[in-house]
Amino acid sequence: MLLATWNVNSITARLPRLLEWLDDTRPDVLCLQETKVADGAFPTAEVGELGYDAATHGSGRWNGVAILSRVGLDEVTAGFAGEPGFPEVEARAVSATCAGVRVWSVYVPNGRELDHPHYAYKLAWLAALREALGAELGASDRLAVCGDFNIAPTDQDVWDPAEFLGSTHVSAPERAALTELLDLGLTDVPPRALKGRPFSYWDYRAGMFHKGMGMRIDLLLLSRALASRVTDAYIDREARKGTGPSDHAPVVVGLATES
DNA sequence: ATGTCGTGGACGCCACGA
Repeated sequence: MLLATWNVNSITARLPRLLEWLDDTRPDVLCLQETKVADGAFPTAEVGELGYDAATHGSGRWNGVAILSRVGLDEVTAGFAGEPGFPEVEARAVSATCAGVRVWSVYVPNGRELDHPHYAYKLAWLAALREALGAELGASDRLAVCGDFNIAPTDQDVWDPAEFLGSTHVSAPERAALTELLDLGLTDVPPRALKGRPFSYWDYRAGMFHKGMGMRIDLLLLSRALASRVTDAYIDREARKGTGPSDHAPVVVGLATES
């Protein structure tokens, strides 16, 4: 099974690049974040022509997540029990069962600044996610939590740790929240970089991509039963190049067929 | 690094979020 995650920064703006990438890569399952589209306006027909079903959870201008699958899409759930809001609950999580794997697509709140209410929201959201995932792991040992976590797990996951002192994405509480997710029995699969360092996000501004100034904040967290099946993992930086890219690149993981 | 995108209001720029 080929499983991938990609923050597309508007599926409407990214549709040509998305369809091209799907056709080239043919993942079995693709988790999307920042679709920025209401469910009724999701390009269901366009992805359907390539053989994908879509589970969508979006409300319009901000956020929005989805799961595309060509191996089945069952037991779709939008959001999760106890999910905090800001102040209203936002479209940041959707889950589905695809070929026996419980797949979550998550878009963790950004946090903005360490002293901003959005940062407290981010930590509360991660704590609630942990509770929900604990329940999921009680029900299935094949769990994949994929998405934009807006956390760089270690200092190796940012282009220059000194530049991030006092910033979100690298703070000890955020990293502790991620560690608590991993302590449930999930593995942050380390991806290969096709060139340079394995970053998944580069700001649009100031030529950051071409200067290699990125971050690894898009993660696939796999339960032990899935992590033991990983055959390859890579970040497709080609998708960050060219005309009209997202500021994120897709992260792709290959899983061996169960023996 | 604050240099660019994307969205939508009521525009032909601005505010906001990232």
